[in-house]
Amino acid sequence: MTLKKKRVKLEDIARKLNISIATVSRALDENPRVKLSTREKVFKTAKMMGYMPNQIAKSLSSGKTNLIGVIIPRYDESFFIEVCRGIDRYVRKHNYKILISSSRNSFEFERENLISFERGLVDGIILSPTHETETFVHIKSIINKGIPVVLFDNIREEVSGADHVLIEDDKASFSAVEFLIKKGRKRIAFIGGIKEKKVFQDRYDGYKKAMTKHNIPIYEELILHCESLDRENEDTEIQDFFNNISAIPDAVFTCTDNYGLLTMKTLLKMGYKIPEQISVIGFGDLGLGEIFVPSMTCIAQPSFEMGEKAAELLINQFNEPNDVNHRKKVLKLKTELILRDST
Amino acid sequence: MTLKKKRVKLEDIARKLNISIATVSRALDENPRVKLSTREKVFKTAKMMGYMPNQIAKSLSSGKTNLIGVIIPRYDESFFIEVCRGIDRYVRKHNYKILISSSRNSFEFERENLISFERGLVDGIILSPTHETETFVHIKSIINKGIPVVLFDNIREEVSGADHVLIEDDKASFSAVEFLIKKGRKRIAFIGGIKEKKVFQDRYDGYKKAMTKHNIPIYEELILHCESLDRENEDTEIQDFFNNISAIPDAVFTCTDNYGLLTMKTLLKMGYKIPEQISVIGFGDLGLGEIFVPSMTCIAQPSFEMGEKAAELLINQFNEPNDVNHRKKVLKLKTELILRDST
DNA sequence: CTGTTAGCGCCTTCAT
DNA sequence: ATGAAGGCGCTAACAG
Repeated sequence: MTLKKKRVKLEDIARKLNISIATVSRALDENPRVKLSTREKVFKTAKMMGYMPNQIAKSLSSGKTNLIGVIIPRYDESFFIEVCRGIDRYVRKHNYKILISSSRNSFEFERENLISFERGLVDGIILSPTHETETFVHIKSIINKGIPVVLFDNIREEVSGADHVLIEDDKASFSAVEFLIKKGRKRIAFIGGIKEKKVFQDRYDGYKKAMTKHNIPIYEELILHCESLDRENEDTEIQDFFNNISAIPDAVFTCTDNYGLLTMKTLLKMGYKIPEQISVIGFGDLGLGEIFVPSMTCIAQPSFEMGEKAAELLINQFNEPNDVNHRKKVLKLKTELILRDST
Repeated sequence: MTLKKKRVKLEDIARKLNISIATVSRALDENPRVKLSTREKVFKTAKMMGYMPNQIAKSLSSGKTNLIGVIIPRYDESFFIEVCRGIDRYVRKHNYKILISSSRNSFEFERENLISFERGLVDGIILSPTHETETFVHIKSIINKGIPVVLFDNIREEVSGADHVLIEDDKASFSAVEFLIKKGRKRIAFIGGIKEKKVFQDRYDGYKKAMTKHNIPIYEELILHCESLDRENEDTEIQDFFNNISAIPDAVFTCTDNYGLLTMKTLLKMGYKIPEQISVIGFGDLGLGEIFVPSMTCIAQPSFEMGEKAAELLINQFNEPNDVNHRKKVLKLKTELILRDST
């Protein structure tokens, strides 16, 4: 009963039916060149015997695995999960599955993951570079092997040699900060992430441009570049920041939803009123901002769509005859300022 | 330059070195039966030629893919992502990767995913059944094919035929509700999820037991079983619930962090003070509860650990000589009530 | 319409 | 210490 049954294969069906393996294979493929009656017999027998095709054998033979590798900096950031959902949704329609790996914000791990995908397990790769990633050679090496690659988010110049999809971080933050200014705020703080990360640099640039355009001085004291790579330390960093500030700002522009929420929490605990005394804006709009009281004004980033688009670019590469004529494609997605109670 | 180079394989190395494929294979395996000098030559040449082993060929030949399939009801629930992180962390040490699929809360999709894993792509499967899953046959069928399976969370009797890991939902909620009672609360509301889901049934049982034990009447009006399977509708359902209640409760026990947060948001907006007038408890403790103001008291569920343990059970099955002697193993993990400002 | 044959790239006896 | 050969399960080109 609990006998370890051997998997049934094409050969077994062929033998039972006294026909060749090739015919069985073709029949199961619904190849019209096989007589209908034979096809039916084969289907029936296959079902009866509990036949399941061997994906690995198929892949080896066909040269396709129908797997797509996805490398993200971390699992525990809703943004990346949303992107993965988008990718998954899109590629599933084309009969692909995704294999997700985390680079844990480390360039070394990113390289390792890439290499492990180089072993023929995946037909293509979608990657979001870490803040440490300053070179394109590891990616280029993959592309040279004929494996399609698409990048998303956090693409710095040096890494921009492949198809990629992103948002215009500088413009998004510019308009958010300008919105604060037009609301009459002047002492606007900026909270970003690690300086090395391109998206944070761009968001900082947008902040500076908006301030400069409106002739508002930028005070070092009001700038925080969080260095933490995990939740708990972010919290501490932000609390310390506000505790050490000489005069509280009248608005805070933050570069992630989490920074925004932690900022609101800290300020509320310090006794300030939001938005009466201080406005706060987050970045991402991944659900939490809406629940918080007061709900948080956010720059909404189309994460799910970013995944879908990245997947689309990849699938398109699959269908291109050869890479020689491949022109790099860059997709810039729209962001939107969602107004809520925190401003 | 952008020539589509063919992948280099063992044969290429063998030819270049004028030795056999077998020797190359063994050399790269660091097989001591190969002369050291040969081994070195092979390594050098392999590196020089940019050799990368073909994972698929390896898998076909060895019968192992080193892939583990994971099926979760949804991607956008931190709990499942945390479990996946735990699984990933554990299996990575044993040189496995995970392939995550979502059943989107549908039994049909769960079955489909299972079947697609049955095609030899994965060496084992970790699955969290949907609320719709009332049968074990689809899982049993996988097990019968010799593919190890481990389940986690939401295991009802009918589905409990495989190794699994869970928490004692009833006890956890019992103690949380009893805690509220001991704090002097009497009019305690319950907010759970779809009735069909075992974990919610158990959490409801715990609530009822605690109330009964302390002779507190249970009012239907104070009970809500949310039916929504996505965020937005949950919000509406909970708002409606409180808007239609005749007399507001003095405490609310909720079955997920999200329900808890939405409850707090709704109550705060209605003008109630938390915890002065109403206490709120969440379930999960996945980070948001700590940020909210007031911070939320939660039952902490060891999600990450649940993943690690599930992975461990699976890897152990790999190492067992045969399944005939396999005794089903059940792991019950500890929960903890984390006290914060909402109670 | 069906069968034969030759791979896909690697591993693994069995020889030598 | 190395080579030759068969096999993993399936696909596809070529015959008939």
